Amino acid sequence: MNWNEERNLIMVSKMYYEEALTQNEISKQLGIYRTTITRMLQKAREEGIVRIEVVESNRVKVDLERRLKEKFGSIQEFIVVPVNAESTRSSRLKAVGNVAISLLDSILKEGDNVGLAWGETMGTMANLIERKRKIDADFVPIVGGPGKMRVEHHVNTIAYNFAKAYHSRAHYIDSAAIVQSKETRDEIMGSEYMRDVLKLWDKLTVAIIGIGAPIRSSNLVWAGFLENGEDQMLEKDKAVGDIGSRFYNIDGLETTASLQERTIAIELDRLKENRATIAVAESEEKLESIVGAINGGYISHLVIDEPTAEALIRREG
Amino acid sequence: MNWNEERNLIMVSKMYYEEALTQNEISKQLGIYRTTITRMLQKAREEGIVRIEVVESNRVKVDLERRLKEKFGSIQEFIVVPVNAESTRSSRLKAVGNVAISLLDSILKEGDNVGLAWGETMGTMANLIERKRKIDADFVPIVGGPGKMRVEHHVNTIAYNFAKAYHSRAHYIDSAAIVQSKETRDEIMGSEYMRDVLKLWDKLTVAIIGIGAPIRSSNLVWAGFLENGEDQMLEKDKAVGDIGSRFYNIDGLETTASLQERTIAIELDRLKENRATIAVAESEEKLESIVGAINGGYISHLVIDEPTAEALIRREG
DNA sequence: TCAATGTTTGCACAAATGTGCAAAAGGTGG
DNA sequence: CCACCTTTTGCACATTTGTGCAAACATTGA
Repeated sequence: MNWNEERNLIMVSKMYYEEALTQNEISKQLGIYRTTITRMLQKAREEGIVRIEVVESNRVKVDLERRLKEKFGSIQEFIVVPVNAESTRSSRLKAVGNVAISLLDSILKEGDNVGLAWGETMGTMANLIERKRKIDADFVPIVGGPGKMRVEHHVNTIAYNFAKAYHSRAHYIDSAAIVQSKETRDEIMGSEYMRDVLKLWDKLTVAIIGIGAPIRSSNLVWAGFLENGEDQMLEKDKAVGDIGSRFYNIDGLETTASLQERTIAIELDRLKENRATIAVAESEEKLESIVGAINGGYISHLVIDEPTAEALIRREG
Repeated sequence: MNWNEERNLIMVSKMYYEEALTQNEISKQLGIYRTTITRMLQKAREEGIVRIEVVESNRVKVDLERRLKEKFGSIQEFIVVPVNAESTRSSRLKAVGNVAISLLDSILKEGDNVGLAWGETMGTMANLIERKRKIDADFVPIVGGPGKMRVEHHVNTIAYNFAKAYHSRAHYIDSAAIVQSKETRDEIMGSEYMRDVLKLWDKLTVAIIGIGAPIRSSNLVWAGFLENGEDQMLEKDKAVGDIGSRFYNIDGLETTASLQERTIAIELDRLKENRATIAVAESEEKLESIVGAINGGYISHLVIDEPTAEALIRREG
């Protein structure tokens, strides 16, 4: 490219991109055929005379998201939340939670039935959610309460907070997540007071869930629920996590039959029918849990923090 | 703009500008109406998510050129040559000269008759010009030789060098620029050996000239030509420069009748008929000379160095 | 809760841009 | 100097992009 050509390319580029003249106007002003202007602009872009840059804001990590989407095709949308390295666990939870709330907000439609789980992440979100537009929707737990476990909010409170934000209806569940026996479960599931909830489970359109940490017998979180040796059983069955108290292995298959039959929670497969099932997770420790949930195909949207996203990318398979 | 919208704008912008998908393809892939994509891209540009920059290379100063063109509407094209501050006079001359050669090259057409002046700038160019494409053209001096003045090349040598570069014809002038008397001049102009040159002057299509420094009586360059008191006369007539030994004032009007009638050179007004008359100048000292030449309307293309260009912009009027 | 007001979407149409091809111009080497 | 090859130009046409308007939707305040 000689001196004179470069000059012309710069001039034409300025007229087109900075002064927003059309190629036709430029063509007339400079007495150059219009298609030549088209070609000059192409060349100017190739030569780097015109530089077009899409600014990846520090609030958004589109590139990572697209790589994740390529790796895990079953997920409709990944949302990676940037967090700064020195942030505390709680500030990360809040960051991820706020984004998940935004996402839910953009997905929610008139008439939706929204299923909610409980746990640390869901509790945080219930705290964060604020007044939203009024909408005609139903919020319902998809799993029984935490029983003796100490969590910030009962799943009914979570449903209440979400419903309140949208000036809509909350529904409550009057049962623990895991009960003593298959018989008790069957009885509760058949009871009058569960009918409303079950009906909503049937018509569920959206769900939002946290992803629990992997199960280890050293991890006593579930101790209150588990009976003689069930914690070892979970470990033996290679359970990697749970969604609404339903445990699954790395392939996403529900596991540990003795627990299954005592659990009061929506069927995992039912989540696949939803228009959207949003999962939220915020730490690398949950990597295996997350992968299991993805492999099960239960979730459509996954909101995670940046380091976890990078760990997911690095992970084999 | 909320979090989710920013995300979408970034994603769409990347698809459009980095992956070169059409708005239609993006629309289908994301399930967003196409016109919405158009509007998103507009917004992304406004918001600075997409940044488009035209790189002003350090070889080209288009902005300055456009401002000059606005200020001096009679000039078809300004060419500003960047020079670095510590460069020597000679290196600046070369820089400007090379660009002027490029410009001439892009202007020259088959069958052109090219008029040449002499002087320091023209001499430098004659030294710099190298083998070019073959062209059917005639190169001819538009002014007599420098007489006793010490210059690097006689105008005939300049014509020779230009013609040689283009594998074309040079024509020579057998006269000094300023002769003793009106009578001598008339005789020479009527002579057989000038006929060829005069015929070419008549058919001239392009000329290339240097612009001389302003005239001052302290400046003895012209001493060899000037007779009793003519130097004071020039000063009294407010001559600011010359083109091919024809002196003009700041308004571009030819001046000092006693010199005019002894000068063997093309008429200044004749230059206006050319398809292009390229003037080359390289120092701020020549500012007034340059302005006079512009005001006279004699030149269509002006090649100058950057500091001189800036001085021209700053100059009043 | 409802009316009023501002924003966004979908659409038909208008304008702008891009492309393949043939012809012309430019450049190269014997 | 000429014949060959490469690059550039002009053009018709296809594709892509932009816009005004009306309808739908969301938001606000009483």
